[in-house]
Amino acid sequence: MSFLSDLRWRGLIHQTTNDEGMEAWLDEKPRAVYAGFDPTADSLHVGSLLGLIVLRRFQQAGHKPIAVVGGATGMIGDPSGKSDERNLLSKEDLEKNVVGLGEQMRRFLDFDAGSCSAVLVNNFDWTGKWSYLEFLRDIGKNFPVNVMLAKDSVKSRLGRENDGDGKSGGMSYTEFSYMLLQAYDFVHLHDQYGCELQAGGSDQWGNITAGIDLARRMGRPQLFGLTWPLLTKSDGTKMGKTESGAIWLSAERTSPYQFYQYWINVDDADAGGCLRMLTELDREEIESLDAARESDAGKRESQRRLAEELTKLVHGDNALAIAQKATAIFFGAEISELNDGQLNQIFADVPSKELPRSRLSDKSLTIIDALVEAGLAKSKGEARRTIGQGGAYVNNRRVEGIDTQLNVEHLASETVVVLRSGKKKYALLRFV
RNA sequence: GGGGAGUUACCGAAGCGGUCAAACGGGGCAGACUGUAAAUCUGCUGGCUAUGCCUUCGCAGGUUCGAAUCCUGCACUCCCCA
Repeated sequence: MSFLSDLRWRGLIHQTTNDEGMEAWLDEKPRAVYAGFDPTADSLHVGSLLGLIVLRRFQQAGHKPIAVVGGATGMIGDPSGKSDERNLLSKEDLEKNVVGLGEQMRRFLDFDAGSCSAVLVNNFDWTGKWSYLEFLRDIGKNFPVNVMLAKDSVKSRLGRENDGDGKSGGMSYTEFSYMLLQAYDFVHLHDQYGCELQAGGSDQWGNITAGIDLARRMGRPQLFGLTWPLLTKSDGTKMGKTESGAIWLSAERTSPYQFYQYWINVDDADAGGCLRMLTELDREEIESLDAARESDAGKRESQRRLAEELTKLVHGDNALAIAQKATAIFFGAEISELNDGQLNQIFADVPSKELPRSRLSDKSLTIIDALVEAGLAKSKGEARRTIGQGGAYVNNRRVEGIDTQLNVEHLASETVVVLRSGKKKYALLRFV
């Protein structure tokens, strides 16, 4: 199967500027492809995962990926798909964010692969040099306003009335100019790196075609564009969002365990699409997972593979192993043969309390006291009740006797005892 | 300004002299079940050095062997009349 038809099969192609010719065009020789990333935060999130994955696939197919971080365009704000005027980021924040994004991209793209090495550029580097007059004369001249007004991203905003708070509604001249900047990026990347293809989410179509038009007007050869569909769930909401916020790619913002759990919990109806679009599993394996989902949905083999593949890709083998171990533990596996470091990673989000180590040896610490100390019970009475009902666990082993004393035997690692009340309320006691 | 009703545990709401740590419902917690935890069902739901003791029914006093329950004063809330 050719590279492009594999992308099609995976559902990664929404629109292209040349449906008939693109396949042959890509097969003809290595091409440079670019996709842009918004530096609105110092980390990428699941929403931008797709862009990285598409670039990665292009690189694997022998093409040269160019990741553009929008240091300049981020200062303006892309109006595509937004209902309100954006808040502008300060230049310092943007610079910090650009650095952060670059770090993350190294996991996806190979920056040391000879002629198809990935390139990371910041469009501020070339856009920042323009003077306003030069820009108007050399670039703006090529943009007919009537064409700009016809773009969906503009049209939908112009229809909005100002709702009275003086901020939203309509669109500022600044945002209106956004597409000129992104369009020029394409021209610049063509001149600098021979980039001939721009890829983006389906909301980028207008910006991509604006770039192609600009290149033609400025006497460059025919350029190409391709979009992928936006990642949405079967219920129509965005993928990668939870009630508590976005799922990020940085371990500091979303722990590998939380990341893994997000994918484990993907709806059956969305699992197949995610496997195709986001993982590098081959067609045969994906189809057998489809079949398994039909016949034995309860095993959730698809979700497991999805979570595995993505956690490995984003956070690495080691983090995946810890996320899996954490999953087993959080769902009841007995805790043993772990050290302090591993336990700390697994229980990173769990409250803990330090107690003097002597309390383990002098028989002063009953399980009742321990539950209260750890904050798992508000009073001794509540602790007694929990134990009596069989809801108290030490290292995930159910506590049988109400008068159990904690001692060194109960340590799960060098210094930690893991307490649990009920199904999923954990707390750690550290004996130091 | 006058008249009436109320204030109970996390919330709502019974109780109107002893058997009241206080019915019932919600919530919460735990157990069983389950596909990661939904639904359902069951139990628990003031504290403690615990077959007992202590604190809690708006606040402060009083009556009584005994008060969430009766009396007095105070505070707050709601309703009606002006």
